Parts: sequence; structure tokens; C-alpha cells
Amino acid sequence: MKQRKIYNRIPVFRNERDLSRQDLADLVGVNYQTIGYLEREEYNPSLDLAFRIAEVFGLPVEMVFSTKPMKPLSEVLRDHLEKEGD
Amino acid sequence: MKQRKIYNRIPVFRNERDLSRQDLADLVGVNYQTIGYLEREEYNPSLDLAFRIAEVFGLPVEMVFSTKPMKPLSEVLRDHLEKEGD
DNA sequence: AGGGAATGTTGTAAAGATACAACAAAAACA
DNA sequence: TGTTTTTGTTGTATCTTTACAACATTCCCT
Repeated sequence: MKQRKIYNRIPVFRNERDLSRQDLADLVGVNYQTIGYLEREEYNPSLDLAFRIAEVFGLPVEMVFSTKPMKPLSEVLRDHLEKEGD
Repeated sequence: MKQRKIYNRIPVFRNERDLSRQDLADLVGVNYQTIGYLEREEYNPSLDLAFRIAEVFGLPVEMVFSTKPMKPLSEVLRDHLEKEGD
């Protein structure tokens, strides 16, 4: 099977929390360069690693990784707010 | 990184829809034996393959794959029903 | 300006995932 | 019953992911 490229919001969430790649790498238990490869989207994470990263951010996998290019979070948020007027 | 074993509900959802492994394999574009390996949990799917399979069933990845052993769907459903009295 | 931290790049090696083939076993069913 | 379909098993080959090292570049800080 030809693997599709998977996009991610790792840099967004990582920067937001003021984590270095090394910090995030430590949290999920991988080499810090592995985080670099993921952020540059040079390869896809394993499913296990994707779960670990999503868990660090407390988000569903789909919010961190997607087969389609990531919309800015501001858009996601806007769409969500206008749908549910809470 | 030592990969954790990932559990899944592929057999449940596949049988429910009366799909053979070959059928599901065709739908996601892998060899039918790959589905077998996944169902026996002999190895984890790539993130891409996990997305494809979840998409076939129209469910979030977390409902099909998990790092913890899968509860029977009846339990999941019960918990959900008693939380939200819809 | 200079030092340290964070990030990017390149290369090699090991582990994990997928394909494919061939055959065995089990299940469905005429 | 025997026949077909589905599933399991074993083995090999290839591709992808991860680790690790070494070095270059960029950024921040004072």
C-alpha cells in the first residue's frame, strides 16, 4: 500500500505549551530528532506514537493528525463556535 | 521507542457488515493478509491504514483502535446511553 | 559580538509494517 | 459428502519508521 502523507499540528500545540522538541520527545519517549521528522512531515508517525502525542495534548488523534492539510485552528474554532451557539 | 500493542475492533465491525477480509482489504487498498495480521493483533497498522479503516466504518480512530484492550461495544453503548439521556 | 539552545541535514542501522506466495485448517454450504 | 470460501501459518522481500551520531544553521539572550 502506498502510504499517504499525513499532516499534523504538532508545531502549533508544542509551541503553545512552550515545549522544545526535546521536551515533547521526552514526554512521549522518542528521540528528539523523531519529533523533527514528524514536524517537517518527512514521515508519518506509527499509530502508537500518534496516540502518545495526541494524549500529551489531550486531544483526539484526528485533531492532531489528518490525511488532508491542516486548517488553521482559528478556522476550526470559528466553524465550531458558529455551529453550536454555546 | 518500544511500540505498545494496539487493540482493535476490526473483526466486530467487519462481521457486522458482512465483509470478508478480502472485501475490507479491497476497500482500504491492502493485501487481504494484512487485515488478518491486524485482526490477530500481530502488528499495528500504520497511521494511514488506521485512518483508512476508521473511515470505512465512519468512526473516529479511537473507536476502532486503542492502546487498552477493547471493551465490548455493548458496554460502551450502555455507558454512553446512561450518561446522556437522549 | 559571542555563547548557548533549538532546529535542520545527512548518513547508517535496526525495528516494524506491508506484499506476496504457497499451503493448511476451518467454516459455509450445496 | 465433497466443494468452495474464508481464515490461519510460514517464509521472504521491500518499504517505512525510529534511533543515533555528527555537524551546520538559526535564534535568543546578555
